[in-house]
Parts: sequence; C-alpha cells; structure tokens
Amino acid sequence: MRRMTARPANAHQARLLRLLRDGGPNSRAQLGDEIDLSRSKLAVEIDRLLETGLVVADGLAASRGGRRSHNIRLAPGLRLLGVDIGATSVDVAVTNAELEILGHLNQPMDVREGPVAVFEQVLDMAAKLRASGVAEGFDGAGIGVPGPVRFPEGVPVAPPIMPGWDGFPVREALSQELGCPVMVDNDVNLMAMGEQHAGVARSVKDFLCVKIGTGIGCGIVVGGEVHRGTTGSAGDIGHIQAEPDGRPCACGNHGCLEAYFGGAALARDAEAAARDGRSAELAARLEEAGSLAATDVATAASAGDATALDLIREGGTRTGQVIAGLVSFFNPGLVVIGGGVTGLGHTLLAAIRTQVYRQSLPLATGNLPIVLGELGPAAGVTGAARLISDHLFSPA
Amino acid sequence: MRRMTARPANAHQARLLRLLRDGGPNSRAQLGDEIDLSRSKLAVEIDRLLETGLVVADGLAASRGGRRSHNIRLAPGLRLLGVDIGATSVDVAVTNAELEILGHLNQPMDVREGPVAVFEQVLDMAAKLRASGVAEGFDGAGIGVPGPVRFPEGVPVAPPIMPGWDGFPVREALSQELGCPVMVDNDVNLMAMGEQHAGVARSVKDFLCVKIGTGIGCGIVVGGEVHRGTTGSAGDIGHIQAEPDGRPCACGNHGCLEAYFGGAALARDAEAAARDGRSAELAARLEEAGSLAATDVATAASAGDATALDLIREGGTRTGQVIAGLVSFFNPGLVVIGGGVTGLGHTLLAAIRTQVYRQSLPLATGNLPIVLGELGPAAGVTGAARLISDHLFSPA
DNA sequence: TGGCTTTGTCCTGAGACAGGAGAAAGTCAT
DNA sequence: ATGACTTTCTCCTGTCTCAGGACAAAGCCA
Repeated sequence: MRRMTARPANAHQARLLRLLRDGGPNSRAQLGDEIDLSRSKLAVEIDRLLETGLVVADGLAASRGGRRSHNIRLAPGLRLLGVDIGATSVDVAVTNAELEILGHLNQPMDVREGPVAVFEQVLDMAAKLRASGVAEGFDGAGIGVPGPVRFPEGVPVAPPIMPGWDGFPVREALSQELGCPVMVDNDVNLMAMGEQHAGVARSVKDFLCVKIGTGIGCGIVVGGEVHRGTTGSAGDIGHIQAEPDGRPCACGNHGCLEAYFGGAALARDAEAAARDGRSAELAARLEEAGSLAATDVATAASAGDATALDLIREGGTRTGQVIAGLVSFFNPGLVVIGGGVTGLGHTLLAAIRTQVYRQSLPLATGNLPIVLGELGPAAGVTGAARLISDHLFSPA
Repeated sequence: MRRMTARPANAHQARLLRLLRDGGPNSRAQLGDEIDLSRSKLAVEIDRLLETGLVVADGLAASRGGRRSHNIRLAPGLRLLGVDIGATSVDVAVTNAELEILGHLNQPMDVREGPVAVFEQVLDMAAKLRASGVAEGFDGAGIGVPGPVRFPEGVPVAPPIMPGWDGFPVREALSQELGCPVMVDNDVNLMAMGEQHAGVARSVKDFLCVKIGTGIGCGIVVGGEVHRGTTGSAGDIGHIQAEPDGRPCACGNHGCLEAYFGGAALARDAEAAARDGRSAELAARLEEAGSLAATDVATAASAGDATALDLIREGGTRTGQVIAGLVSFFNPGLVVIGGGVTGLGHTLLAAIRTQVYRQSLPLATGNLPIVLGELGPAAGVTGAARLISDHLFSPA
C-alpha cells in the first residue's frame, strides 16, 4: 500500500514535528509558547501540515479555563521500523510517529552469516509484525549494525566481527526491499539515541553510553548530537589497552579491554573457571549445556557464586579503568551502562563506579551519575526509529 | 580613547565578518558566492557594516576581466589582545581583526603568585605593546589559563596547579581593567583554536590538540567547535592512568600520565639521571645551573645524549599509549602535538606516532596525520584573539 | 570603437512574519 | 441565567526580508 511520503517543507514544520514527537504540548497555543513564532505564522504552518497529512487534529482537549484547544497529533498511521542487529541476535520493532513501540520481536541470529541471510530474516520478522496488525507498511526504517558505518552512505566499513558486511550497501538494499527511506548507524550509537529519547539520558546534552554486549562500544553524544568520528569508528573502546603487554586479543594487539571483558571474554573466563574447579556452580552449568555464556555467569552470580561475582567485579574494574580515562577526557554529564550484560546489574555497576570515582578527576566526577540504561533491548530499536524519524522530520 | 563598540546586527553580518576574518574573498560579488544571499541583500548588509565602521572599503582591486571590485576589509583599526597564561610564563600579543599578530611579548612568570600579581604583569605587558605603537586601545581580549574554566562566566574552577585562582572572576576583573569585552578559556582549548585558525588544523572539523607543557592537556574540537565538557574540564588527560599501580602523582593517584611525562616530570627524571651518573651531559648542565628543565633535555638530546633521547622516547611512548586510546574513542581526523616541549621535536613525535599506529584501530589510524603544531608560542595568543573575535563577531 | 565580461546598484513583487482586533468557546461567581 | 473573565484560535494589516531582473558603471580585448 502507499505510504506517507510527505516531508516538512521548512525548518518550522520540522521543529513542530519533532516537538510533537518528543512529547511536547499539542495545542496551537502551547506549541506557540515553545517555538519562536507568532500565532499567525504558527497557524499557517500547522494548516499546511494538516493538509499534507503529517499531523491530524482529532477532538478537543479539556478546557483549561477557557476555550477548549484542538488536539494536534502526528499522523496516527505513520509506522517506523527499528532494526537492531547484534552479534548473536536481532531485534525488530515497529513504532508509531511518537516512537512508541507497537510490536517487538527478538530472534537469535549469527551476524557472520552475512547480510543476505540476515536481511532475509529481518524482512521475515518485519512481515510477521505486519501480519500481527500493528502496521500495514512502513514509512521509514532505521537499522543498527555491530560495527563502524560510513554514515552518509549507510555502508559498514571494516567491521571486525562481521567481515562479510564490509562495503555492503545496507541502506540501499534495505530501502529497495522495504520501499521506504532507510538510515544505517552503529548499534551503539542507536542505543545512545534510544536512551536519549526515552531513557535515562533525556535532557542530557553530553553523555557517554557504554554498551557491553559480545564486545564493548561507546556511544558519544556531544551537544545532543551523536559523534561518529572521521571514519565512523568513534566509540570503539573495546580495543583500548587496559593492561600494557596484557592478554592477546583477537585484534592482534595485547591487553585490549575486550580481551578481559564483554560477553565473549566473560564466557571464556567462566568456562576456564568451571574447568579449573574454581566454581562448582559454573561447572554444573557447563556440564549441562556444553558451553557457557555471559547469562550463565549472571545467574551463577545471583545464586551467590563467589567466582562468578569475582569475574564480574574484575571485568567491571577493567571497564571502569577505561571509562575513567574517557571521563577525564570527555567530561560527560552522564554515563549510561547498557547492553546484553546489564543482567550482571548492580555488581557490575558498583565495580565500574568505584573505579571511575577513584581514578577520574574530582571535577569531572563531582556530579557525574553513572547509571544502567533503562530501556534494555528496546534502546536499540527505539534509537533506530529515532534515527529515521530525524531524517523524515527534516526539510526535504 | 574610545574603542569600537559596534557589533553585527544579525547573523548575515556576523557571517560576513567571519568570512573576511578567515581569509575569504573581499569583493561584494565573491562574498555573494560564498554566502547564501542575493546580491541586493548582501549589498544592504555590507552598507550597514560600512556605516557602523566594522568594515571599510579602501581602493579597488585589479580587474578580473571586467569592472574592478571594491576592496572590502575589516576595520583596520580594530585591535585584539591575546593572553596566554602558562604555568611558568605568560604570552601577550596584539592582533588586528584578521588575527594577524602585530606585537608579541613573552615573560617568565609564576602562576602560583595568584591572579592579582599576574594581572599586574599582563597589564604592564599590554601597556608596553600599546606604547610600541601597535595599538591605541583594545576592542576585546581573550585569555587562556592553565586549568579548567567555567566558560560562560569566565571563572577558573578547581585548577590544580593554580589554587589561588579558584573562583576568581577573571573575565569580569580583566574586562574592568581593560574596558573592553573579555572571554576566558582553558589554554589548551585556545591552542587548538589557534592551530585551527592559522595552523595545521585549517579546514579540519574534528581533531585533537595535545599540549605538552608543564602538564599535559588536550583540546577537543568537534564539528569545528571546541568541546569543553560539562564542568569545563574536558581534555584533562594528564591524569589518565598510563600505568596501573604506577608512580605516585601529585594528584594523589598512581600511574598518571603526568607522573611520567610533561615538563615537570621530564625535568625531575633528567635530574635523577644526572645524579645517577647515567648522563654526563645532563650532569654537567645540572652542575652549571643547579637545576634542570625540559629544555635542557632537548639540548642534550640534540647533542646526541643517549639518556636524554631515552627519556624523550619513553615519555613519547607513554603519551602515545594514552593518545592511542583517545584516537580509538574519538576517531579524529588529525592529531596535533604542541606546547613547550615541542622543542623535543621529531624524536618525540616519532615515539608518539609509533605507539598510536601500533595500538589504535586500523580504521581510526588509517588516514590519521599526527603532526607538530606549526604556530609554536603564537598558537595560544592567536586562539585567544580568535575566541574574543568569535564573541565580537556574533550578533549582539 | 564596439562587443563582451565583471561588478555593483536600483527596483519591484512575492513571501515571511508580528501583533492587534476580535470571534469562538469555555469557566466561574453572583 | 447573566455578566465578567480566560483561553484558544482566526483574520487582517502593515512591515520587513529577500530574490532576481533590469540596468548602469567600469573594465578588457580585438
């Protein structure tokens, strides 16, 4: 079916759309208070938006002591697809124009199978969501991939954990399949955007969002905008050296943070601990499943297993060391910890906090909250929807 | 005498002034090509700027095949004061509106003597420059201090090496003394702005500028704008941990970069080497002067002293380790090395380069130039002039 | 001297916009 | 119910911004 193709005609319209999206007021009068425009001009722009169908006026709000206002809302039929491709699983969600999640699917997947196989699965999941009735089609899609992206073109570049994706025209291919605009970004950046839009980072202009999944990455937000770096690899902190001449890392260097922590390292350390007989708990789980994952460490830790707790604490300390350096360097107003291993929860957070507060400059940590992300697996897909929404809600 | 107090009336005028300042064209026609305005509107704005005296039209340019154009230039009488306060010396310079240095003084000074004493000296130097005929008065002044600054108010906060300055209203005090607008920033940020305006970082939008003086700091430029951080302490990389459980640092922590390198650490290490008998060259200089400074290491190194070279290499390697992490994190398009110890030159640069190229992600270093700053002591004062110029050339 | 190019000025009409006047639609006290 | 008051929204008018065409000025070159 035909989807919405209208775009705001000017910056005023774009600002209005974003205000409505981000939970601003919804009467003409109150919109006029937040946007620097006269009532008359505002009325004209809203009329034009109504004509294009980008917003609708449905019903009247309760009176606030005078004439009742019209409810101005974003097109209720607008649907965005948010895709978050991880190393071992994929999330696909549908949102409305306000970026509220209407349907969300998660499936295991191996990113190394390459873009063609993964896209088949993603399109299948999108079809399932459509079939469930939450959407008849999509007005736009955002997609996050676990590696650096040449942002303007929407193409992954030299992604270490997904070599088959190097140079694959993700944006173009997906846009063709879905028949709608598509934007591509690094998964960590999208998580940051998600937490910024609907999570703990609302109203914070400069913050870091550390995602600890299979690997470790960091979304950098400067002045409300994601910093992607010159080649799109900004935030790739997994291979910062945490220990001079330390453990060998898959990247060829020694002592990288990812050699000590992250889903992959944690699973490997847990298996070693199980085999060494350091943890009966982990050994039992290894016996049962044949291999261990980060989640096994989480459950063992919550069962009180000392070795599992030690592994988490040590990893948190290493991560905290690196974050401490970044905090001194960047002086953020907030640090968000998220990603798959947030199941490790407050043990991890406490270790990170201790290390950062100990090592960073007092001036930089003085008023610095370090918190867990509050959206969990919804952060990535929300950020993806936000990414394409920012694109759609900018002048054509 | 009365100074220029006019300010651009709108964003167009501000853009025109900055274009002229930054070496853009200077005829109406060519300005019109670079600014998105019609010839008519442009002519109106230039006429208004001519009226206020912010620009002047003097003479005609050579013909380019048709009617000769008028030379539009920034007010030739405009004078800016750039002040760069270091730990042990102070630079004061006078520039014209194009930020060309018309006069430059440097004097030794101890920042720990406090703001009152230092300002007395700065004002004295400014008076000397005035007396030399390069300026009759100042239209604005920029000043850099070696510590974090609460930028909007122009007040140093919790500066480790200059405790007496904490909370001192630098901006207000200097503005009163000089009778002109004043802006205050961290000295490292100003060095970055200087290299951006007239040095190696021209046309680079995202870069890092590492200043190795008595301490070590880093200017961060994102999208052409200096990133100052939430509390103004961004770029304070001297206390990033370079060695876990390493040398004790003056800040109370262990293993900080500044415990290993920077003017202070280098001087201390050199004295130790002289006393240990590891370097006859350094011992002779110590004998002579009673104490050693970073410059002594530089001269010893250029004389071929192996110990001095080792000290520089080791410091460069440590610094390179830290920068490598920052490069992975920030993914800049350029890294500039500057500050007092650039006298150590290419030995230092080579050590830093080796370490960064070895340790950072290939994608981040692939096309990354790491170069010495090209302005030397002029970087700070040029950046200071640029800071106040940006302020003066923005709509009132 | 005449064609051509570049630069700069003048003019007009279209559109952007603010703010006043006032209609519409409500609340609340009397 | 009535009138005073509030809030929301619309309409209108005058001002300002701005682009682009027409044209004058000033140069080059053959």
